[in-house]
Amino acid sequence: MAERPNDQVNPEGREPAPLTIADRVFEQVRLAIERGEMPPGSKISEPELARAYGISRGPLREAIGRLESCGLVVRRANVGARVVRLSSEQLLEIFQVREALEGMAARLAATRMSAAEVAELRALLQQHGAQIERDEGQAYFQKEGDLDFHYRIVQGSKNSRLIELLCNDLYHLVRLYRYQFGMQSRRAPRAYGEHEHIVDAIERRDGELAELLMRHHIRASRENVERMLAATN
Amino acid sequence: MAERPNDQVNPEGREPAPLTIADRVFEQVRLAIERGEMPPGSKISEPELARAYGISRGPLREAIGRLESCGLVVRRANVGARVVRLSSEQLLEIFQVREALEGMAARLAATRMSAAEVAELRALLQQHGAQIERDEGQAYFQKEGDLDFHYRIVQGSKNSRLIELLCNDLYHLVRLYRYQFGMQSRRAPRAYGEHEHIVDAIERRDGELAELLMRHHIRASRENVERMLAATN
DNA sequence: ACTCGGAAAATTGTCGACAATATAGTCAAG
DNA sequence: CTTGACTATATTGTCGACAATTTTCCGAGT
Repeated sequence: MAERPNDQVNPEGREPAPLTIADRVFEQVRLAIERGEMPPGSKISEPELARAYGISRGPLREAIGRLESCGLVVRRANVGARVVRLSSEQLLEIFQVREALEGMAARLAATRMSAAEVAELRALLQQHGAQIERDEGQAYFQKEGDLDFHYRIVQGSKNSRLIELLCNDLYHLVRLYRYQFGMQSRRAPRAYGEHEHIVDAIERRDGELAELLMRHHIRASRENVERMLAATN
Repeated sequence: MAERPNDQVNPEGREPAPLTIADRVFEQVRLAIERGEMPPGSKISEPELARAYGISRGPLREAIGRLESCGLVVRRANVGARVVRLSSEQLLEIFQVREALEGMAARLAATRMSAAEVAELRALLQQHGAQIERDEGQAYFQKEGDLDFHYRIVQGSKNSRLIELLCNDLYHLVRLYRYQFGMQSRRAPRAYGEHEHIVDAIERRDGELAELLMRHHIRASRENVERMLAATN
């Protein structure tokens, strides 16, 4: 037994964190939920899903548990799990939490992002601007782009707990609601302008202003959603 | 089989949520960790703990999974779980998240707490004040009282997601750090004064001010911790 | 026809055993 | 004595089966 061909040590010092079955199926089910393939309120049958993915119920239950802690799934003992159905109140609650957390993220990002990161952020923003001009009305992809923008700023905060809370939990819910409520807003151009101001503040290293602008931005987005909810209901 | 004596339907419409084994052992292990009985960094052996609680590894693994999503435990695949050991950076990160979230909570509480709730909050505060005067220097219990105070305000926000994030996740970590770093501060009287101002603002229904004061309060607490960390290291 | 009660089916919670991986220990080579 | 590879042990991940609970279905009674 001389060489071991498949034993490559990856160049980075960090191990790739060996993927367990639960990890894989967690990601798969999460994507299925966010894409709307498992509609909100639908029941999650353990035996059925286990057969579908060709695994046992053990790892599946662990995956469901993690989905629950993300807020994508609600579970009751001895009854089962269902894909979360966000009430309008819960949706507005999420916006309030986002306002607080992302405001702080913007404040921190203003002092902690490197010049290179700020440059990348601005490049991303310009790309979005071009996309808006092209797409004009149906700024559908811009919505995912919007989350990209927020994602970068959160990363720029360099606060791991903040990053985890927003990117691993809340943003999943935000994506889900976009499928559940399926709203494309006419707000894209205005949001784009707000994004520009936020990057300006970050570039000037003005954390106070960056937080203020980010909070206004998210509040405006919330009020927009509020209006659309009031219109349909 | 006429009557069913043990089948009392509880007066409230809500079922008591039947407790599963995983629920129970989750609470037990959580308490053990927060009390320092399982010191930070110590390994969590599944077979050992399972024997200790007289249960199988199945529910235990679910409990550990939930502890992980609380941040009380860190887990690596194929290696196992350990009680989290908070670095000073992580501790300061938690304070930043608290500043953002509890600031928002105070803002909301100012407009959403009932008059009765505000009165209760003030009563609790007076009780703390009396306790401080009695205990004088070693305001140890005041620390738990401090968390009680914050707890109430968070509840007063009536934002279920905010409540869950703070009361079910972050506060557990805060309690843990108090055991890990075991600091009793001389800051109690000053903190008490800040609490008073916060209640005043809430009573006046001034959400803007309540948020500002709460954020200053938490930032002061963070800076205090920062100094003590710098002193010991 | 509707409601209430009870049996049957299905689903979730729990358990013990096996497989895969990581850690500890041992021995030989330098 | 240290270093390295190999073996042995222990731990984690996964599986299938059983127990407990819930839901469904069906029939009797009013």
